[in-house]
Amino acid sequence: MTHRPPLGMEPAPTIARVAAEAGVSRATVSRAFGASHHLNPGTVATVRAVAARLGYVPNQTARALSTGRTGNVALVVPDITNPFFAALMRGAQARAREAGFAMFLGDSDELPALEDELLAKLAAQVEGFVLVSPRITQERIRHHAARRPLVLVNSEVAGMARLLVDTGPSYARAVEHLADLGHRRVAYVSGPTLSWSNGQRFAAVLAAAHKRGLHLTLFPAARPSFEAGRACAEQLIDQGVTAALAFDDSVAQGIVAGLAARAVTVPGDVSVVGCDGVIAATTFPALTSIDARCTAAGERAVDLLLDLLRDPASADQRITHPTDLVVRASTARACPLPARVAATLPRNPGPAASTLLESQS
Amino acid sequence: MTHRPPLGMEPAPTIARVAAEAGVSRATVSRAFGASHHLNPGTVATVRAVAARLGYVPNQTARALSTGRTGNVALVVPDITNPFFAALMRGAQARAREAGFAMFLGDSDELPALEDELLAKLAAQVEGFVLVSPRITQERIRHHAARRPLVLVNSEVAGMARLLVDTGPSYARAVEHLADLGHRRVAYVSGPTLSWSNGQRFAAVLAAAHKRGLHLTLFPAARPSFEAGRACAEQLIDQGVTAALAFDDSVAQGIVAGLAARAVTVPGDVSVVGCDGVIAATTFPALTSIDARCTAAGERAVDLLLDLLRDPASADQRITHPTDLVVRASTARACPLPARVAATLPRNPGPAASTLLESQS
DNA sequence: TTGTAGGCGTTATCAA
DNA sequence: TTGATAACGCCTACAA
Repeated sequence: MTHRPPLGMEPAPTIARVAAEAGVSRATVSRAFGASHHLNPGTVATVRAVAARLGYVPNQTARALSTGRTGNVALVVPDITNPFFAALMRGAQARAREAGFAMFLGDSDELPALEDELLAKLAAQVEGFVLVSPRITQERIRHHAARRPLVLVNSEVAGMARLLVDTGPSYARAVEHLADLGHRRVAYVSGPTLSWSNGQRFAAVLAAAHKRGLHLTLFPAARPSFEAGRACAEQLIDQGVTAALAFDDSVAQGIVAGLAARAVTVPGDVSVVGCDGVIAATTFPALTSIDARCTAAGERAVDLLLDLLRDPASADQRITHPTDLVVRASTARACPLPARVAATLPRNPGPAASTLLESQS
Repeated sequence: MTHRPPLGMEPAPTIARVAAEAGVSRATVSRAFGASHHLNPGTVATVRAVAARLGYVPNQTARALSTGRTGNVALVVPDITNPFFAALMRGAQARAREAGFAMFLGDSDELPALEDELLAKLAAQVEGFVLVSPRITQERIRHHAARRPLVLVNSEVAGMARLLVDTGPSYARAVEHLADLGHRRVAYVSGPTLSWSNGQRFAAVLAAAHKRGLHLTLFPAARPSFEAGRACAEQLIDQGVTAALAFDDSVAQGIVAGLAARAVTVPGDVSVVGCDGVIAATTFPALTSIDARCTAAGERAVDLLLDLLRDPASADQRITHPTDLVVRASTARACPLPARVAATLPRNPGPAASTLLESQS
């Protein structure tokens, strides 16, 4: 075939060249660079010297093809620009680098088909995957995991290595926090309906609201974004809600902006709680938010993958990653509703009554 | 040898498997995925269908060994969590994928040594680099560019392919905008002192301020961050500045927060201008900001690299990427200074007078 | 238009 | 301790 080298470029010296020059076999040269265990130290030195003179460097690609070890891992996320994922990536890539691995990045743009494609294409080039908040089915996840070690983040698939950012307890605490401040009508503005994270968060909010007898309204938001948050501000007001728990900080910020546009202030008129903790401290007002310690989560996920690479039997690990509620400036004591608004609302259940859940389209 | 697959992992289907299943030769399968020029369209369809059913994807590593082309590119940035870089990455990775390239990600954490190391290690596995806002020396950049095609973003190195996000004119317009609003004492809160971006922005602000006879104060901020912005809020107030131009939106947001903490409102008391445009619309108040159209910049950078891959002679391209000033809610008419403050300040030069530049540590 | 066959550079098995 | 040799999975010149 001889279809290379790209015109005028000298081809890099190969192992054969070094072997010839040093008067040994290719196998010996190979061993001089890899497992030099059973090699005569003198031979190693000779070979290394010749290699250095020729400027020989082992070809990573060929090595990978032969050994299956590429020194690469891949991180696949639904949206790089989401601060939560960005922070997670940062931790992941730092840890991977420390361990000597280079990292591929795949952005699936929230598209299951794209996610699937990325996983398939990358499989041959990586030793393992960290798949964050997958949008593909469990079946597909299993399919990919059968080919390469794979660590899930925020997805609950029995029998697989998974890191679950445990925001449930913190959301419960957030509800307590709001109840303590006197809020009786609260809302949960959801994220991707099918995602594990959203399920966990909503369940926690629902349970806690029930426990405290709060009136809870559910607002769906297909894609967690500033826009989605802003879009539901009006309904929030119409529903006479005095506090909103958002799926994440972006949504929360959208809510704040949407309310502001209608002259409703935070936290004066309405309290807002976010989640992630990446941008929460940098917004105005600073958001009361659940700190997911994203960077640490990224590191931990890669640690899990490294374990899996060493010992494939260590799959089926379920690691929960604790989170904290951080109270900042977007939550405050409930503001009594103007009488004219209150009159039009469903009756507020007493403290011991059960939660009334309403869904808004 | 048969030294793979790593225990219990299912091997991926190979070209041979597809060939057998489709009743054609391996060469035909190969052609169906590569140069299908001289292939019967029906054959191509059949092969592709079988491949899809089997979940076959060409093995990039093997392909690379044979062709010398890895199908990989690398993107190296100083900080993934910076929204500007995140958005740029998104565009870059999308475009790379469309062109059939997988993308490595390197986060140098603003550390020149790390950046250097990433470039060196990745070189063997990629066909080219996009290096964003490098922190290494020109000499080192040239060194790496000699090994692999390399496109620079926001770095001006003669003779190399580079994409320059041209914020200068927009900063000038921002100064005009502020001057038109009656501001006389303005500040520039800088980013990484040695970065090309910062140099360009500062130069533009300085020139425009001079032209309009504004009093300009320079505030350094080593790392562009919310914290850096907040940290200089107090000095901003002390200096009696009525408007601040920040290096980017994060710094701008920090300034807003720092001022708010001292009961100075934006834009009531002080106007603030940011840059990047990623988060500007989602802050409160929405930032008047320079929209760098980051995602498009990322796409353009990869396009440049693809050009370079096709035609190595096309280096030394200097592409400028236009930006826009977007006026939102963080700038307003200048507020007259309280007399007691004004009295303590350096005399305000008249419209025709030259700019007085002060530097604050 | 399709098949055959040899090679890309390395590592691992087996024998020496 | 070292050498010969067969893969790894794919691509492409050449033959058909």
